[in-house]
Amino acid sequence: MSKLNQVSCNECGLDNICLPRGLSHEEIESISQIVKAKKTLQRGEFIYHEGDNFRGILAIKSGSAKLVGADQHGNEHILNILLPGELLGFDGLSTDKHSCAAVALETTSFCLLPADSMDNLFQNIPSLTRELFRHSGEKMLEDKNQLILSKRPAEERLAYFLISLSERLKRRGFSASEFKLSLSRQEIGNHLGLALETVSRLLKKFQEDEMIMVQNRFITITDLSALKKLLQVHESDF
Amino acid sequence: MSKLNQVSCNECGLDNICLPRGLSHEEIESISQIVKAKKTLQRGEFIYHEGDNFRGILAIKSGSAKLVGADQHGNEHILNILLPGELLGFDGLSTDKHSCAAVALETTSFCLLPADSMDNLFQNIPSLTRELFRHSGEKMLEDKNQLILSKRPAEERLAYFLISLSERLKRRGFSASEFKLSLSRQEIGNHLGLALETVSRLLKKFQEDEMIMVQNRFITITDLSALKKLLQVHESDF
DNA sequence: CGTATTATTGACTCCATTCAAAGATAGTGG
DNA sequence: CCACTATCTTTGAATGGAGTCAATAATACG
Repeated sequence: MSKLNQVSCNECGLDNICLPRGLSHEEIESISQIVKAKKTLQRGEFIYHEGDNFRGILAIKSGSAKLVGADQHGNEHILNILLPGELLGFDGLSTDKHSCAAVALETTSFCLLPADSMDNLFQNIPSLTRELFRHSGEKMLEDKNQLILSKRPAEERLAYFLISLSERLKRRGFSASEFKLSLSRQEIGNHLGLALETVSRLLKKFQEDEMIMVQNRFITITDLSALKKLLQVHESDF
Repeated sequence: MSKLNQVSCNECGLDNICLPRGLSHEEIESISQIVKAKKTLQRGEFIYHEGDNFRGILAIKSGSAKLVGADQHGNEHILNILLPGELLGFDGLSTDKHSCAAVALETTSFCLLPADSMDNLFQNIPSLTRELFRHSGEKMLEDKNQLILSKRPAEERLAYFLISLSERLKRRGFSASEFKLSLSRQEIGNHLGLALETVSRLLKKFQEDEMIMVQNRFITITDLSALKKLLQVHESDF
């Protein structure tokens, strides 16, 4: 636990989004002693691989990452996109082995709450435990939404993806209306369960309908409410 | 905390599946003091509604239940099926309000680990905290698998559903090869993102291919390995 | 500047849905 | 015990949304 790779959570701009959200100053002090900064990774580098031993919960400090799981056929599925202040590593909680891989989507730095310190923290900072459960509850909510979304038509899936990305970026102090996708059409399609051609066609359609402007991987949302309407119109099934 | 509605976890046959899994005798004693038995519900009755305040983590003691979430259109989606020994209520962890409903699929009884005792337990029984995280990690794994599955063709989804049900029942001491679905075709379809007609057709097809026998809601798996092959054959996409 | 990767666009195909109608099952009361 | 109704299930035929295949265009990269 050298001084060198420590970070101070109270000096981090993400303190109100990330792990220490909701903790007192003293509590943040305590976890600052334990949270380690990890080195920065480049696009394509692995934060952890599937099968790696669980080493703790990680937090994205800057950049972004994707969680990638493999199915029985060996196909890869992008399960989640992670933005600054978001936690990852929960997939290692149940078996102590990671069940999916985490890969940097761009130059990305992150912090680590080591697994071996967790029992200790549980006893000393119950509010941290609550916070961790809250984060894991949030992950489950996201999964729930994705699951519901996976039954909806392509248009809605892509619209939801853009809206949710926009909102999450906004909460982190980035522009909600203009952003660069760190994913290829292929990757977006994979994540949403669509063919890359479908993603391309829909982005064009959204642009023709004047809801967004697309220039390569740069997206400008020009009519957010129209985009949101796509999620609310239509009646149907069950 | 009256004596009347307490249950003893060490006398429960589910001790090695449910919450106390992995705890010492003394620890199980401690949580037995706190876990409450709740009254039995009939098919269709709600364990909790969407929007209800989070009251704690629940465990199915006998029977089964479904988690039901609503989307923006007001359509309902069956997110999960819960069998004896499985925990539910995690959807209330992040916001203290349940984000989906839990409904009994048959006559069902369950236990409650009250929310207001949790901070206390975190400090006194760190291994329980770990166990809870482990359970919540398992939930996330299941969600992950469902998410991956949602991108696969209808046949695979239904095959996986039957296999996973069979395996889970087996672990709980029920027959792995013969069971009664507590869900209608409609509900199975809803859960898997398929039309009820598709479910009906596929069950027939599986029967014609001599992998299962269907009689109404009674299923007999006659060739498990053939069923499993459906999940492994085919190459393709990403 | 040339090569590799990524994105667009069109034509065709197919899996699963929808619509529709008939058949089976379970539950209820006479 | 049987008739009656409501619900659930099966089956067929037609439609359509998204995938696949294929070829071209644009962009990034060394």
